[in-house]
Amino acid sequence: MESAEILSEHQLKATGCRIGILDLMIESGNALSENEIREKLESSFDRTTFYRSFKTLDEHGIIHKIVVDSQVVKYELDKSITNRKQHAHFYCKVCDAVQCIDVAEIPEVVVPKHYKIYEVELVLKGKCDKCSEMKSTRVQ
Amino acid sequence: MESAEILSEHQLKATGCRIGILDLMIESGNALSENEIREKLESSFDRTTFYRSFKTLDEHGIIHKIVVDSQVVKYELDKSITNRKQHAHFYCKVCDAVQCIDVAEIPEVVVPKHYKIYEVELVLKGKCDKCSEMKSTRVQ
DNA sequence: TGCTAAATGCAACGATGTTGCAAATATGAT
DNA sequence: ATCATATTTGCAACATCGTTGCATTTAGCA
Repeated sequence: MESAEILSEHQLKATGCRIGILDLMIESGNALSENEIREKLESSFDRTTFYRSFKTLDEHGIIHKIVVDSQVVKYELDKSITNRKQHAHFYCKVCDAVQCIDVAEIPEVVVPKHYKIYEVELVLKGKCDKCSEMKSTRVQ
Repeated sequence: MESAEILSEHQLKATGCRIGILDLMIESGNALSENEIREKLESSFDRTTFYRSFKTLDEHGIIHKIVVDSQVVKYELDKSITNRKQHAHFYCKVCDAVQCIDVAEIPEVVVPKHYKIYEVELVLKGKCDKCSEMKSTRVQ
């Protein structure tokens, strides 16, 4: 699906920043940080604009915010666009990359009465294959 | 178990800040943010000192950092001290509180070869019972 | 009591994220 | 194609989180 199409389906204006973000995400297939997106995008936008775009896209369920650490936040496309199943996120503490990991099932969590769950996030933190090879690298 | 005892077991100096953090955590039984801890503690310490204490305690496995959002970070005592089982964390988007929720099981996640997992964090985001009562409150 | 390694306070800094307001722009109606 | 307008953007300023370097203080041991 094309970026402009996704936006119009949600009655959102097809602005340069939104198109750029979505194009990049579709192309990359990975969760990306604001920083990574800003660096890779040819056209430049103010940081404020990026954050507002993320918020809008998130509110419409087009993208999701993945918080792996207080200073490590990534965004990824919704499953409906990528055709992925429910999955966990693996965060490599060495190279900072976030990867989607298929899981048999995200457990059904029973919360006390009157509690409402809007999001369930399963984050795995460790060392990816490439960084595991480099024996010397220490993880906090 | 007493704070000083916990620290000495790990060969850590019993400093005012560390004692204060642990005492407060043991007493409260809840995950607390740096801000909450600083406000509740009678003696005052520099923010740097808190962050350095958290880091040290975390590295020794005495406490754990729970990141629910980029600007919402809490710390909680290790299970070995609280005698709790493995659990998920419920984050109320309205009142910002973090609660431990028992889960049947955190799923065994199969990661690709050579990947190493150090931490598994299951975070549920929603509205707690008290905040659910207040119908008017909107969640982003 | 005194030594010393470790912990603290302070100042400065970097990154993430937000808000208010004026200028620019996407889009639907003409 | 042009216009009107609600929306989006850029800029400046700000808040919070978290880190680093360095001088001072302190916990714990001899």
